[in-house]
Amino acid sequence: MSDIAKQAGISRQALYLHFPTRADLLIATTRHLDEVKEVDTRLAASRAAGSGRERLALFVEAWGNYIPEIHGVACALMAMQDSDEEARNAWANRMQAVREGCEAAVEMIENDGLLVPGLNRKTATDLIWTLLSVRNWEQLRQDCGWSQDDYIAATKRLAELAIVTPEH
Amino acid sequence: MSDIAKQAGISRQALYLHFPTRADLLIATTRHLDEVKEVDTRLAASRAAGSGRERLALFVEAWGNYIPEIHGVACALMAMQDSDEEARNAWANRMQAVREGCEAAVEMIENDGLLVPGLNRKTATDLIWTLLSVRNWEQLRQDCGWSQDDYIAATKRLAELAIVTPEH
DNA sequence: TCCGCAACTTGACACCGTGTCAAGTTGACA
DNA sequence: TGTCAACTTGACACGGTGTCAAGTTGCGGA
Repeated sequence: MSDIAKQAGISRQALYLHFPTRADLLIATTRHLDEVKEVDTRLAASRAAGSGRERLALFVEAWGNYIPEIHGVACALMAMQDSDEEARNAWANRMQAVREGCEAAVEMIENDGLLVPGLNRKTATDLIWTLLSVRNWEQLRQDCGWSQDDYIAATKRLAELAIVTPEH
Repeated sequence: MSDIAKQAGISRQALYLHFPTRADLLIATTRHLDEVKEVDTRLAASRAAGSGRERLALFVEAWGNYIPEIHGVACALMAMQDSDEEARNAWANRMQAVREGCEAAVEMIENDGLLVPGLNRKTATDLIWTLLSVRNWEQLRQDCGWSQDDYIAATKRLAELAIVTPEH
C-alpha cells in the first residue's frame, strides 16, 4: 500500500480513503482493467462461432490472450486468497465467468454431437476450465519459457483433444 | 510458528532452535514426508514399465496419488514462494524431480516412435509436467469436487492424448 | 557427587505491513 | 467569507517473523 501510494503521488492515508483495504484496491483494479481492456468484447467474439469446435477455439484464444493483461493483479489477488475472504470471493467470481464461457462452448459441442463419450457437460467444462487456468499459463509461459503463440496453440489443441470426438 | 510450537508442546523459541526460519521448517517437513511416504519407491514403480505409454500411465498414477499426501505442506510452501527465495528454490527442486519423471516417460515414448508429430522432447515434457501440477490437482479435486480416482483417470487420459500418437 | 553442557524456558524487543485515528491544511465553490 | 471534501502528517494497535539475553533442567562423564 505504501509503494502504491508513493507511485500514485498521494499519501498512504489518501489511498485508504479511496480503498479501505488492500483487497478492495485489487478488486477495483481488476474491474477497471476489465473495462479498459474490454474483456466483454473479447470474450463475446467466441459467441458468434458457427460450431462448437470453433467456439471452443475462439474462447481459448480470447481468454488465453487476456491472461497476460491481467496477470499482475491476478497474481496479487491469488496470493491473498487464503488470508482474505473478500479476495477469495472476488477471484472466484471472475473464474466463474470464465467457467461459463467454457460451459457455453461445451454445450455447443454437445449439441453438435461431438462431446467425447464418457464425459458429461460438467466434467468437460471442469477439464477445459482447469486447462485454461492462470496457473497453467504461468507455468508454460514463465517456468517453461513458452511464447504466447505456442501457449495458445498447445492449449487449443489440448482443449479440443480433451472433449471433442475426433472425426473418425 | 506459534501454533506449530503449541501443537508440538514446546516453546516458540525451541522451535526456532531447530528450524531457524519458517521456510527451513517447511522444507524439512517435505523432506521428512518424502521419507515417511517413500516417494522414491512410489515413483520408481513407473521405471519398470515395458513401454513408454505404460510408463507415462504409471508415473501419472504415482505422482497423482502422492499429491494429496503432501498437499498441506505444498500449500504452505507455495504460498511463501514470492516472499522467500529459499522456499522458492526448495519448491522448484521438488518440481524439477517430477519434471524428470515426466521427461523419462516422454523419452521412452519417443523411442517407441509414438511421440506426437510437432512435439519435441522438451515441449512434450512441459505439457505433461504442467498437466501434473499441484494446482491442477487442487482445481479438479477441490474446486470441481472430483474424486481422486476421477482425477487420476482424466489426467492419464489427457496425458496420453497430449503426447502419444493414437494407434493408426 | 558434582561439573558442564545441551536443550529448553520465559520474557523482552525490533521490524514490517495492514489498518485506524486525530488534528491540521488546502482549495474550490456557494 | 464560510464550508466542505480531499488530502496531509504523524501517531498508534495488532499480528507475525525473527532475535537476544538470562535463567532452568536434566543427563552423562570425571
